[in-house]
Amino acid sequence: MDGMKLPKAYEPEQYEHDIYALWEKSGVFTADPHSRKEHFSISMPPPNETGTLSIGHALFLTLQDIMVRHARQKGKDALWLPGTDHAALAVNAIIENQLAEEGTNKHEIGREAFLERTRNFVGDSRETMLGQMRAMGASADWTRLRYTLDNALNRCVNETFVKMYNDGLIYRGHRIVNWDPNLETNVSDDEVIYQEEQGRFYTFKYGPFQIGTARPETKFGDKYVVMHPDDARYAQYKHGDTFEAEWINGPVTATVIKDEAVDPKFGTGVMTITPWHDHTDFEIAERHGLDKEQIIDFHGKLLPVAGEFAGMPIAEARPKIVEKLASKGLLVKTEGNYRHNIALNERGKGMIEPQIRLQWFVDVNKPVIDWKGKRCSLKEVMQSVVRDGDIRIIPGRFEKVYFHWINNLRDWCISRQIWWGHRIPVWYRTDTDGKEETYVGDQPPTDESEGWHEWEQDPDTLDTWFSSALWTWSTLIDPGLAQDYSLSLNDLLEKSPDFQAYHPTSVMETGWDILFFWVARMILATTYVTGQVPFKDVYLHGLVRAEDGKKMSKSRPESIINPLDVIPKYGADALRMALIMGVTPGNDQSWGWDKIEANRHFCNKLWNIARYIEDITGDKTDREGASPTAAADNWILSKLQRAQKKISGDLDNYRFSEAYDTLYHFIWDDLADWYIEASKTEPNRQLLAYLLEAVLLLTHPFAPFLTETIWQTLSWGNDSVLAGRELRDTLGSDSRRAVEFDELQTIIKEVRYIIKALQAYGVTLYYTDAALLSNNAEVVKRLGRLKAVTRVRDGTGLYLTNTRYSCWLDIDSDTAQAYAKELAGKHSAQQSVIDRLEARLANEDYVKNAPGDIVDQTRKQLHEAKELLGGIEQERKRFSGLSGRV
RNA sequence: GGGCUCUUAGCUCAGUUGGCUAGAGCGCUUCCUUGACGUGGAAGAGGUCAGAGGUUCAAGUCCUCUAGAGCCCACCA
Repeated sequence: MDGMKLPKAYEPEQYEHDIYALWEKSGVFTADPHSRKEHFSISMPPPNETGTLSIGHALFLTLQDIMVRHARQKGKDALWLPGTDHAALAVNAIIENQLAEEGTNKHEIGREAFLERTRNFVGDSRETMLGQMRAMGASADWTRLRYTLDNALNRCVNETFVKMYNDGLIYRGHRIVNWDPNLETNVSDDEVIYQEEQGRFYTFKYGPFQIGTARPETKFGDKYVVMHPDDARYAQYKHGDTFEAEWINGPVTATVIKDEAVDPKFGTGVMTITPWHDHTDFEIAERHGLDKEQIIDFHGKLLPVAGEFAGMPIAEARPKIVEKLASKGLLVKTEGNYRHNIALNERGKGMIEPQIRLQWFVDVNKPVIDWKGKRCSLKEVMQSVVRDGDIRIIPGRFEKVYFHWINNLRDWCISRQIWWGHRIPVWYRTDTDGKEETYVGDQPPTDESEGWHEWEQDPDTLDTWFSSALWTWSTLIDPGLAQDYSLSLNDLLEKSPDFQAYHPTSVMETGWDILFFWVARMILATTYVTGQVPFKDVYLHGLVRAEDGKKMSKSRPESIINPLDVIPKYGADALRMALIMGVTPGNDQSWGWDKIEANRHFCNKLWNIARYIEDITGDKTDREGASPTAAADNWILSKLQRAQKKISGDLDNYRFSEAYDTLYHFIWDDLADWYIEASKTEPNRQLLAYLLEAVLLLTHPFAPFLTETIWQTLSWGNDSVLAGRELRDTLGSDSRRAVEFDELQTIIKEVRYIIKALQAYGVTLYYTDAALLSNNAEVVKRLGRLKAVTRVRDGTGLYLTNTRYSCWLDIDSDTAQAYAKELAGKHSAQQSVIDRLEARLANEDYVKNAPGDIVDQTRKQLHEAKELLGGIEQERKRFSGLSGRV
């Protein structure tokens, strides 16, 4: 063992950093759009620059890295384009929190200072996160690192906005939006989450009606009562009737409205509406052309319409309003246990107050896109590409979820009132008479006309998903070309080599939780701008939950696993494999420390296999000259061939867990426990070296650091990196010789079993003339832990019943008697196998309907079972007849 | 209200188009210093695949229903 290069224990922390640096230096991660190889590409979902990476990021980095490394091994030119996201709202919420803690706010420090501070924050985050990606072994092409606020990407955002505006797909309008008074911005429908709350439900007298509400504070301006047109209780009231009613701040004139949106079974079947602060009410008002009045201001306080309550925050005003209505005799009843949902902003958890505001929207229903020769709306294109199979979603059940979301999709509100993000490329100016002019363009307008004030850019920014939606192609635009404003967006696409080579990307790998936010919107924007789908396959992984199966959450800091805490102790490879082991697409997994432990052991196992082979082969590294001689040699090669084919096929089909499982058992069971042990009798040194190389390659996508460390330490690669090597076809083997080893395994297993059961150690195995046994006597002796394996003319002792070869263990009859019971059990088990097989073959329908090869297989099984039963019976007879010697 | 997923060994989970005696990791029992690995090796124990019905020569796998767990979407004043 002296002079070995591989030290006794694998300590990942000692190697990982240097190995990563070596890869980067080697340039194997850098893609070449001009390569004649088949291209393969993945856009890395850009993590939000909000601090550090989570275990969920570790999962996606692992999955994508496996795909990319596997693609390289199969001889493809693979691009994995990394990047980060400015995460407008999420980052904005963090900075505003910081400011609040410092006792200030964004208005006090101003827009520029706010942006400067934000840039510093995300800059720090980015450095941390890129370091974490490297620590996971991510083989990304760092020469192409992108950021959603890069100039080139910003240009793509603006160009897309302008194109959509010119096509009439982007419009500005007064619509009801989800307003967050805390962050002072609106958010899209998808960013609203609902939380169940116990509240009170009040019923008030309103003229001749009774109306129910959980929100009395919105009721000041109510002047419409709405009921279902078919509600017989209110048949005497006609649509448009008016009446006088005493209300919070005095008498009002109310109008009767009949609308089918009202559920007659809920409450009294009558409601008043507040169109300014409720989505459903807004729609009713729109249908009937009713007035809308703002009751609550954008900071969550009541407006002058509330009279004496004006200026009060909602929570304070509510009980006082109820009190006042009660004192006027208008409160009919109060129900205490009313369960209803309150709307919150997913970011920052601020209460959402619907408001009508002038905002920018993407029209998803306007049919202005030429798609496959038809005029389609954005919605229709989104449906068509998945329905027609241009895009495949894995697992397939998410296609249903996707369609359901699109069916319910409303126009997408893309403007935000926060400062961090892509500013809306729209400018306004007014003339001295107050006439307004709008300019929409990628670059600010330069003309100045007399009588007009200066152009002012829209203060709002775009929803962060608007820029993310362009990610697969905006990142492939050549940054140099993007500075040339004489080129159109189409020119940029056509002239950018990366776009031409790598788009559509091969696969989008991301979590199911952002199927709507991101995946759907990439499809929307990319098909529209480029005429291509953004990716061919979508692979959706599940969430990594805490050990107790619940979500990891900041409110339970102990539940959060930080990859950087795991890696130094266990190695990135163990973490990677733990994250894919036993995990299926779209299903969540729970974090388990024992999985990580198991995989550290696995890494150690492979390390020791390498050490052993290094020890045996010494400097002999002539792997090219390897060829099989022993039965075991042929057997392990056929196993390797099968494993390689299975793993490769499984990876091609996104079956990561199965690929891993095959690899694990090939290495541990077949290679280490059987082949290496068997080879110790007479090592085939070149073949051992060959096998190590093959196994390092096969394992590399899963455990890149470990395999590269072994490769480099042994310096087998003449300065090449394992990460740059391609898979090769497995060395050929003789299948008949391979099967011989299967038979030897059967014999050895039975020997082990009997020895263990009878506690009879150091016995001799007898066999009659059989080349298989005589050629492999040493192997059987070693693996069966026998004293000797000896050829005899006629054997005595305990006869082996699992093999058709005639073998006996030299065990004295007293000891052997203990095995008689075992033999009886074996006999009945074998008999029931035979019964079952015979019954199956006796079934005419089976023989008639089942495929021929299945039936043949059954016949063969029956034949073999009968042969073995014969051996058992013979042996039992001997047992019953014997008294002294066997 | 609509939809999805899960229920398989003590625990955590695989099981691709239906086809040998249903698997893995961890845990458990017994034995073993065998030329790399005790982070190891060998031999085991442990499951009526949630329940009921159906389709089929054949069902953990397909269909229907039931029970339990989780999730998504919509949202009623």
